[in-house]
Order: sequence, then C-alpha cells, then structure tokens
Amino acid sequence: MISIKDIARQLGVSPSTVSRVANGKNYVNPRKRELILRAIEETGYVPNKAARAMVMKRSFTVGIVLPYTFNMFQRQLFAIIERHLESFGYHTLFFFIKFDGASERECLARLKSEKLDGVILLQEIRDRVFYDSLSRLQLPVVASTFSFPDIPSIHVDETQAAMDAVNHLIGLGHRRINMISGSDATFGKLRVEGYYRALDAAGIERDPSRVLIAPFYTAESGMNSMRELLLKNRNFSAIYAATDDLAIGVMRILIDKGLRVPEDVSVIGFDDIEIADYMVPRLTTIRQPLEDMGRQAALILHRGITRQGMARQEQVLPYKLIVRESTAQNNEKGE
Amino acid sequence: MISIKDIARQLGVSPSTVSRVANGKNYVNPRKRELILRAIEETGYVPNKAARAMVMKRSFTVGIVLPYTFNMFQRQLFAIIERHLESFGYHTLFFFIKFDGASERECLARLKSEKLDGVILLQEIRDRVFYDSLSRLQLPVVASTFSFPDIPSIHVDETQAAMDAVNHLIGLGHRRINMISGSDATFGKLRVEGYYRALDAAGIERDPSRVLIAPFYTAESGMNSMRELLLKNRNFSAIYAATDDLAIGVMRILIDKGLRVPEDVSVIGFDDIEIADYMVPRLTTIRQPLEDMGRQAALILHRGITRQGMARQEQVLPYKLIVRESTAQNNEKGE
DNA sequence: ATGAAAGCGCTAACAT
DNA sequence: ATGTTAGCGCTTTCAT
Repeated sequence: MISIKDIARQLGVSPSTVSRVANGKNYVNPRKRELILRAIEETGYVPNKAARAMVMKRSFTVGIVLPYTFNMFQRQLFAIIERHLESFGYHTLFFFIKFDGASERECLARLKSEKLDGVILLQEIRDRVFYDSLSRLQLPVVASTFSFPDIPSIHVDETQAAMDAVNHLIGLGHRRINMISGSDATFGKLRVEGYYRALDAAGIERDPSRVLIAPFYTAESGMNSMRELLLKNRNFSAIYAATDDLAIGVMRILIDKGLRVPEDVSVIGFDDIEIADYMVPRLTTIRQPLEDMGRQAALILHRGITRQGMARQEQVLPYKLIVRESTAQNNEKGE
Repeated sequence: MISIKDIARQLGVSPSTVSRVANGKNYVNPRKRELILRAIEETGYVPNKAARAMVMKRSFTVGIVLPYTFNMFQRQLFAIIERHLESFGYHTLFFFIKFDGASERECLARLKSEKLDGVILLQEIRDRVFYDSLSRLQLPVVASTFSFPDIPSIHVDETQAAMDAVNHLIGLGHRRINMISGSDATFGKLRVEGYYRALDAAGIERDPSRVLIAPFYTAESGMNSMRELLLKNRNFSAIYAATDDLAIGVMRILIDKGLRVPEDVSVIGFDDIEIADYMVPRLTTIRQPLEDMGRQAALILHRGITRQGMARQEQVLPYKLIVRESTAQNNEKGE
C-alpha cells in the first residue's frame, strides 16, 4: 500500500508538503502542488483513514443505532440519513441493538472503541448513563423518532398525530375502534395515548381491552395480534395500527378471514412507508416527513460535530394525514 | 479517553502487559492478569480501533457495496449479511454506488482508504480493473446475486429460475406473456434470457416487443413500465416481472386500471421478498434463499480473510417456485 | 513473565 | 513556502 512517504521520497519533498497538498491546504508552491497532485493520481495513493483518525482524533464516521428488529419505516429512514451524512463527508457504521440493558452497554462499548464523530439514535435508549458516557466523550448525539431530555431530537408530535388518526376514524362514524401497538418504544405508548385522548374528546369510553400490544412493530406482529383479536371477538369497526408495518399485517388477516377493508373494517396506520401506496386497498395513514427527518438529523449532527452550536434543540416536524382507501364511512346502523 | 498507557501507569506495569491481557494472550502472571482485567473493567477502557487497525493492518471492518437505488430484496439481504458478519466480529461499512464507471472508481478509492478486511458486492461491477485493484490489496471479495470470473460468488441459477417462472405461467395456459425487467444488472438479462428460453421450449414465438426494460428494479419502475405498456395494448394474459419490487408496481397499475389479478392478468415476480406474502393478491414468485445467501456470503468472506482458503468458488444455491394467488389458469377461449 | 523500544501512516506545531 | 520533529494508541519484536 502506497503511503504519503512514498510520494514524498519519489518527489524529493517532505511528507508534510504532500500532506498539505492532499488536504488542500495553502502555503504550497503551485508548481510543486501540481507535481504532487499528479504523483497522487498516478500512484493511486489514497490516505489511510486509520492513521488520520488517530492523529486528528476524528474518524469522519458516524454511528447509527437502530433496533435489531427494524421495520420498513426504519429501513427507509436510515437509508435517507446515510445519504445525507455521506453528502457531508461522513461514513456510517451501523449498530443493531435489542431493547435491553446488556445490548445497550455493549453498543456503548463499541461506540467508544470506534472513535466516532457522532451518533444518531433511531432506537430509543432510556438510560441516562448512556447519554452521560457519550457526552463525556464529547460525542454529539441526535435522536430521531423519539426525544430525551437535553438531547437534540427530531420527531413529530406523536400524540397529536395519533389523535388525528383516530379522529379521522371517528369522523367517519366509527366508535368501536381497536388499537394495535408495539412494545418498548415510547412512540408506541404516545400513539396509544393519542388514541385514548381522541376517544375522550369524542365521548367514547376508554376500553383497555380494545388495545393490543405486540412485541414488535412489524407486519408479522400485526398479523399475530389481529389473529389473536379475532379469536376473541369482532366487536370493532375500525383498527388503528401504531405503524404501517403493523397495519399491513392487520389487513392481511382481516382479508384472509373474509372481512373487507374498508367496507367491513377500516384500517389506519402510521408512518406512510413506501409500500403503503401499493397495498390493496391503499393504506390510509399519518405521513412522517421521512426525507426531512433524515436531513435534519444529519444536519444537526454535523453542526454538533463541527461545533456550530445549537446542540440543545428539539425539532418537532409536521406530519400529515394521508387519506387513501383503507378507511371508509361506518355503515353499521346505530351502534 | 482512557488509553492502555493510563491503565499501565495506574498499575505500575508496562503497556505491553496490558495489551497482552486485553488481547487474551498467554505469558502473563495470573495474578497480574486479574488485576489488569479489573482495572479495565473499572475504568471502562475500550481499545482504540484506529490505532489497532494501523498497527495490525486490519480493521475488522468489511465493506458492503450495494446499488444506490436498492430495492426491498437488497435491503433484506444486506440486513442478513450484516447480522452474520457481526457474529464473526466484523463491522460493516456501506458503499452505495451508481451503475457507472465514475461511481465505481470513487468507491474503489474509498474501499482502499478504509483499510477494510474484505468486501461483499451486492451491486455488480463488471470492470476487471476493480477486482484487480482489490486483489493487489489482498482484499478478499465475494459477490452475491451475480458472478464474475475467478471471484467467489453466491447466487441462484437465474436463467433456470426464470424459465421455471415462465413455465409456471405456460403450464397455466398462458401464451401471451409479457416481461418487465430492469437495467444494468446481469441478473436482469439472465432472467430475460430464461423467459425467452421457456417460450422457445413451449413453441411460442419470441417477441421482443413483449419485453420492457425499466431503469431500476423498484416498485416505482414497475408502475411506470406497466403504465407504458397499457398505453400500447392489452394483448397479454400474464406478466413476468424480474423482481418482486417490479411486480408490486405492475399489480398496482393493473388493479388501478380495473384489471383483476389473477383473473384477467396473472403476475409472477422473482425474489420472494417479505412483503410478497402480504400483497393482495399474494404474489406468486421465485424464492431466493436469502438467509442462506447472506450466511454463505459472510462465511466465505470470513474464510478468505482468515486465509482458510477456498476463495475460488462459485456457489449456486437452490431457488424455489412459490405459488400464491397472483397467477391463475388462463381462461380466455383459444388464443 | 515482563519491559523497552520501534514503528504503523498521518498531521500539526515549530523552526527556518 | 517547506522541512523537521513529535506524537496519536496500539502491537510486536527483542531483550532480559
């Protein structure tokens, strides 16, 4: 592997000069610069990242932490973040973690050993210690899809968005509305909270037996929950799923059991993942501004890394109700 | 950040000894080892990856190259590979590239600068130079979903699989079968080739106007192509899409235009992505052994890195026709 | 069994 | 404008 010294020796200049040229610094004779540039080109010299990282104490790499059981929404989001990070000149390292302390600690150790420049959290971590460790390392962090005190974060108003989703159902004449959410993540709880509040506002009694909590936020979880629900009763005219992934599983089972969506049961999701618009029927949902969320996350992190300040901030982005085909007027005679 | 020296000083031993303990080497007094281990634990010391990488000339990181416009199949595949690589103790760096020389060259430069231990290609690269450069760097490579001379690769028999897909359609009485494939990738061409061969075998005349080539292998591309096709004619009773992603887009448009799948038009895909089983109707397709492909790719690369040999190999994995609901008997009277 | 010393490839402070 | 020097944190001979 060709190094900076090789180039220096070959041209009879010092390594520093080559380094200066390679990094586009000033104070170097234009003629010499030309020469060096050509030599770099010809030899195919490429700087060694590890060496740079060591001396500069920066790796130009940021870590993205995401759940082991990541769903389609998270897949889309991290692809977007990756793209923006790349445009700022960063590489991305992924850290898949489970929702438990051991996994978080292990992740923390890896985060440390990597000499990262920053971290983006797509999986929620509730342990104060985690953030404290990172801040001791001067490691900028930004949280996406959830918030944590004093941590810059990007998310939508989950509760309000969930209320809007349920209000849409209520506006369609539904009153027997069930909800399916997932475990662990706060956004799942917030969405349940929004569900309840919308019910309250409409004067519909809260009924905890109408809320099912699946282990994950995936389509498979949605299927299982819906199956379970149907075993118990059919006393609902609409289902609010906490994520589109869940909703897709819900629709699958509904249709398999001969129930029509939306004629017999309305289904609404949350996220507006790519596939939502390809489902039959097209999924009504709440759109999270994926593109913006990704860009903002990358941008805020970049600012934090380059000390452009404003690390302490919480961005609440606008969401949007997207009415498609999976929800319809409730036709049942006076329930 | 606490370093190996800190621990050494604190305990009055030499850095070498700490290093030996940290790396589980022999020749160290058990009592001292205990002491050092405890200090490591207490101080939360974590080795600096960059420093290790520099001196060991290994980074314990492997690169995964995948298309910028990656579809759901590729998303699933890389998640699986990531998981297996991690189980071997590697981290993963992603390289998203476009299908052009400039992008490939840039990728190559980055690949070099990262001091990677190995590379997995999920995006096809046809330039001999690319492989030569990597081999000069002693960088093990494995290709997945395509093959290249002398490069270890994992894939299915694309042509045969495509023939099976089309034969399924022919067996159902279809003769006016159109195909939609994508650009650039060889697997797309191979699948077209299989399509033609199946037609040949059934004595159906090849008609190039029945084959549409979309720019990508995504659902959106599938939609666009299908729209385009319907503008021209409806002279087909079945569509063979080169990927499930394409097929999903195809079904969307068919249904939007009031054509029933499979009653009016049968649709078959390729890949068997997760969502295929959630579509309405469920998508008939060719299953690629994703889990196996991912595991094998990681395993072969690991062997290459650790010099356990057998780097020169081509693994052709079994595929399987999964008949679901999107294909049916052709009911038209004698065409 | 352990320490001293060299060196991986690079950048940055300093000197000129 | 350019070279010299030191040092980032680690592993690995080589002595002892």
